[in-house]
Amino acid sequence: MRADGQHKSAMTRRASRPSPVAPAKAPPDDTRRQILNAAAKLLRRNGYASTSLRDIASATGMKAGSLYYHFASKEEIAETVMVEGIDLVRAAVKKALAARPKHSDPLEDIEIAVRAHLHALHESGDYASANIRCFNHVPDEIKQRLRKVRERYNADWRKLINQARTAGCLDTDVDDEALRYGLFGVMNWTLEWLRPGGPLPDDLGAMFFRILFRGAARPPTRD
Amino acid sequence: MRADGQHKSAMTRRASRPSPVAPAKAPPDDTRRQILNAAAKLLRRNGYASTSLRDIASATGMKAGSLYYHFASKEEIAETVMVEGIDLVRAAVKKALAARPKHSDPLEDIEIAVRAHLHALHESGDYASANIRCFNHVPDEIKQRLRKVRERYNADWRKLINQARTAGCLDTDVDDEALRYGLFGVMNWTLEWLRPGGPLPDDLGAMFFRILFRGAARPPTRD
DNA sequence: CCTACCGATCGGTAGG
DNA sequence: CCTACCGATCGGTAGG
Repeated sequence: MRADGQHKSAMTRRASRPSPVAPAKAPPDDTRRQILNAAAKLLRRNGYASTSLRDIASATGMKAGSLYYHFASKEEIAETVMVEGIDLVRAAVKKALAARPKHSDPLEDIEIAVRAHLHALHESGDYASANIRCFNHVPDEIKQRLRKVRERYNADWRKLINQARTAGCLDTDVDDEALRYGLFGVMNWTLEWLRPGGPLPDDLGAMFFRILFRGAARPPTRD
Repeated sequence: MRADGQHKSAMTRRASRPSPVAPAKAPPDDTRRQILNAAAKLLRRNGYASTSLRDIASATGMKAGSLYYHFASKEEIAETVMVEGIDLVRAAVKKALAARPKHSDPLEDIEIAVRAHLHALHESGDYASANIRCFNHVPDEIKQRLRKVRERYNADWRKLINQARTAGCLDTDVDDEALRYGLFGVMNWTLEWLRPGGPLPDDLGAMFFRILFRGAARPPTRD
C-alpha cells in the first residue's frame, strides 16, 4: 500500500522530500495546529486563568514542557488563538458579502453580515468564542495588540453602517455607534445563552436584524 | 464630643448596648461588607480565577486566613457577591417600575426597565458586573444556584414583554424570547465597552429602547 | 483576627 | 519532544 506513494490524504500529507520552501526536517505544522485547537477549546470553556499549559499539552497528547518547542509562552498561545478568532469571523463576513446578490441595498448587506457573524461564532466556534470570552482576563500587553485587530473588524462594520446612512436607509435620530454596539451586543451575547439545541444561528440573525432595524413594536396602523 | 452619644452618623453606628436581635459581642457586620465590597471590585476587574483570597484580604486590610472567620470559602464569597449583583439590579428595576407614571403603557414600562437596568449596572457597579463577568468561570455547583436566582429576574422581563404582547403593542412576527435575549444582549454588552467618559447609561438606555422597538431603519414614507 | 504552615498546582527552564 | 525540576502562588487549615 505504501509503494504507490498515494496512501495519505492531502489533509495529512507530509513532504517526502525536503522542499526548498518548507524543509522536511522542521517540526510538522500539524502539531502547532493541534495545540491551537486544543487551546481554543479549553480557553473558550474555562477562560484564560483556568486553562493550564498542562491541560493544553495533555489534550494534544504531549507534556507541558514540550509546548515550548512550538510556542514561547502561554500568552503567545492565547494571543494566537484570539487573533485567529477575530480574523475567522472577519473573513467569514467578508466572504458572505462578496457572494451577495448584485445591487443589494445597504440594509440587506447588514443582514448578510449579521447572519455570517452569528454563523461563524457558533459553527467555526472555539477560536472566535475564546477571543470574546478571554479578552478581559488576558495580560494588558496582549489586550492592547488584540484591540488593534478588533479595530480592523470594527471598521468593517462602521463602513457597512455608514453606507446605509449615506443611502438614507437609517433613521436620523439613531446614533451610528450605538447601533453598532447594539448589533455586537445582541450577536456576541448569544455566546452566553445559545445552546446546540436552540435556534439556528442563521434564523437568529434574521430575527435580530428584523428587531433592530424594523423594531419590535407593532407599526402604527395607517388610518 | 462622645458624651452626647450622637457623634456617629446613622451609616456607621454600632449598637452601644447589646440588642436582643443583634448581640454586640458578635463581629461587626461592617467587616463582612468590606470583604464583599473588595471582592466585588476584584472579581469584576480580574475574574474569578485571577482573584485570590490574598488579594481580597489585603484590600480589606487583613490576612488571607482571617477571611475564613467570615466566610467558609472563596466560593462562598464569590457566590454571595454574585447573588447580590443580580438582586441589586432586579431591585433597581422593580423600584423604577413602582415609581412610574400612572397609566403608563407596557412599552413605556419596558423603557423604564431598560434604563433602570443599565443605570444599576454602571452606577451600583461592582456587584452586578462581577456577576456577569464571572458567571462562566465559577464552579458548576455555584453556577446552578446562580441560574435559579437569574431565572427570577428573567421572569420579571418575561412578564414585562408578555404584558406588551397581550396589549397588542408588539409585532406578530417578533419572537418574545429573542426580544428578551436581544435586550439583555445590548444592555449587558455595555460592560465590554462603556467607559466612564462615554454616554450616560440613561441616555444609552433610551437609545437602545428606541432602536429595538422602533427600529434603526428609516420608516417608509407615507405616500 | 494573625502566624505559620500544608499539599497542590502553576508557568517556565535545563539538559538531554 | 521528554524528564526532572525551579520558585511562586494558590485555597485552605491548625493553633492560638
